[in-house]
Order: sequence, then structure tokens, then C-alpha cells
Amino acid sequence: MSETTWAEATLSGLLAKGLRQGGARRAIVEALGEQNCCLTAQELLDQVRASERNVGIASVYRILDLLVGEGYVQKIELGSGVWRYEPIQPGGDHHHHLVCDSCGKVEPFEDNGLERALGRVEQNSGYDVSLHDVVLHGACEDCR
Amino acid sequence: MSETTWAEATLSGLLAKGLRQGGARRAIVEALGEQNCCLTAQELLDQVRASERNVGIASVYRILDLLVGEGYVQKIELGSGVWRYEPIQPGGDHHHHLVCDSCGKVEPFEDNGLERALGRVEQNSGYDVSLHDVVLHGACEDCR
DNA sequence: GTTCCTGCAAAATTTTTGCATCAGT
DNA sequence: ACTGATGCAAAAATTTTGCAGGAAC
Repeated sequence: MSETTWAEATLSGLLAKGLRQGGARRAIVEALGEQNCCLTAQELLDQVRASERNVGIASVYRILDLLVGEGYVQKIELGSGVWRYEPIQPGGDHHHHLVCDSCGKVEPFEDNGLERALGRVEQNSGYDVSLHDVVLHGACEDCR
Repeated sequence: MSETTWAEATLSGLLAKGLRQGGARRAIVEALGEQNCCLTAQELLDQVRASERNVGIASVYRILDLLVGEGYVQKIELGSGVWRYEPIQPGGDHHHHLVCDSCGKVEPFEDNGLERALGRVEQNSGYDVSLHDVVLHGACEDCR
């Protein structure tokens, strides 16, 4: 499965850059790799603390910041005022987010037509676009 | 021009809902209406304080929150950790944002093909979508 | 005159930084 | 052993809430 691959690739990528592989770093990367959608720093902390070891919240933020800087993780904001982080899967599995403003649920979706339209916009923008982010807000099937 | 119309429409809309038109509220709505892109609460405060009257930051947030709730303003986040607010123009002038991660510049753009692709996604989503938000991150022409 | 609005100050929340200690190479 | 990584605690930044006085209707 590609989740395992992401964590492995990320850890060896860090090693290759001369960065060490401390316990907190490995735990965070592995926890992120097991996710299929975005997590907050606090959720990640809870998950790691429950299963692996005690980690400081500062380390979570530091490690996430490193991963974002190295291009392994995308930092996104879905409207609640809290950052969320998700692995960038090099091959496929690129998705965006549907947010229910009523119950707070977040769901991923993907759409090739949308990606094509984004690709055209990016080419015409004059920018060297590295990432894009699409969020749809509304009422989910249960709440509408 | 439609900026003036937005401020007028917003203020009369508030009146129609039985809400009062205090000085801070009118000043914030008018300052927002003069903008063509998004502003942070602090920028809005500075602008209002410079030209009109002393306003408390708490009032800025309260008024923005009201305007978001009533559907006159969209609250967005472009990656810096600070909320930005922009008027929702009922007819046209719907745009999205390009952010330069190097110099921090923010520019609006619009694209009909993108809107059509978003419309299709929204119809297929099962959600009753009220708003969408697209942010492209990259390096602008000066920084690339 | 009544009720809502507003500004100030304090609180809450999330994220970042400082520092001594510990672990990976 | 050396250097970077980590946890704790304190600080910073942004947003929200409480409250008393003032303004709109």
C-alpha cells in the first residue's frame, strides 16, 4: 500500500539529507502515513501518545514544520482556525476537501476534470505553482 | 461600481433584519466595500482607525463574524495562519487567490473553466455547497 | 427609555521559542 | 564524543468573551 511507502520514503529522504531519525520523528511520520486524510497537530499528538511514546507538542510542530519544508507534507486550513497536515503522495491519491459547516465533518474527494482545469489555470498564472488547495463548504447529506 | 453597491446592500440588509447601524458597523462595512481583495482583521482595523474613528479590535471580529453569518462576507485562510475576509459580490467578480510563498504577495484571479469544473464537482458531491475556495501556492514572477 | 452596540481589558486557544537533557550517528 | 533532536515550560500571536458605558431606534 502506498501509505507505508510514504512513511518509508519520507524517513529515508530525511536520512539522505543528513537528518537524524529520532524516536519522535519516526513516530510522527509513521502516524501520518497511516492516515488517509488530514490531521491536526493535536490529533497527531494524541495518536502517537496513545500507541508509541510520550512526545511533546512542540516536537510535533517542529517535525511537521520540517516535513512541510522538505515537501513531504501539505499544511492546510479548512475553516476552523486550526492547521491540518497531510502526506503528499508522490504518485496519485491527490485529493481535496469537502467540509460540512454544520457538523464539522471533513471528507476527501478527487476529480480529474477539476485537476485539469487547475492545471490550465496554473499554466496561465505566471506563477511557478507548487501546490493547490480546494475546499468546498456546505451542508453534508445528513445535515442539508 | 459594484463595491459601493455591496456596502449599501449589506447595510440595508442588516437594517432589514432588525440590526442596528452603529458607527463601528458602518465603518467596517464601508472599508470592506472599498477593497477588491481580502483583508485581515488587523488591516481592517488600521484602515478604519486611520480614516474614520477609533474602533476596538473585538468589534472588528464581532462585526466580521456577523457579516460571515449573514452571508455577506467570506472568511478565508491563505496559508499564513491569519484569517482574511472579503465581501461576497452577489453578481460576478468571483475570484480565487494566488499566493507567493516566497514574498507573501496575494493576487486574485478568475477563470471560467475552473468555475465550471467546480460546479460539476459540487453537483456530484452530495453536499449542498454554499462556498468554495481555491488557493494556488507557488513562486510569483518576481520570485521564481 | 429600552435594547442593542461598542471599546477596553482579560481570557482562551493555538503555535513558536528557549533551554537543559537525551539520543543517534 | 559530538551534534542534532526532544520534552517541558514559558512566550507570542491571534481570536473570543465579559462587562460597563454609550448610541440607535
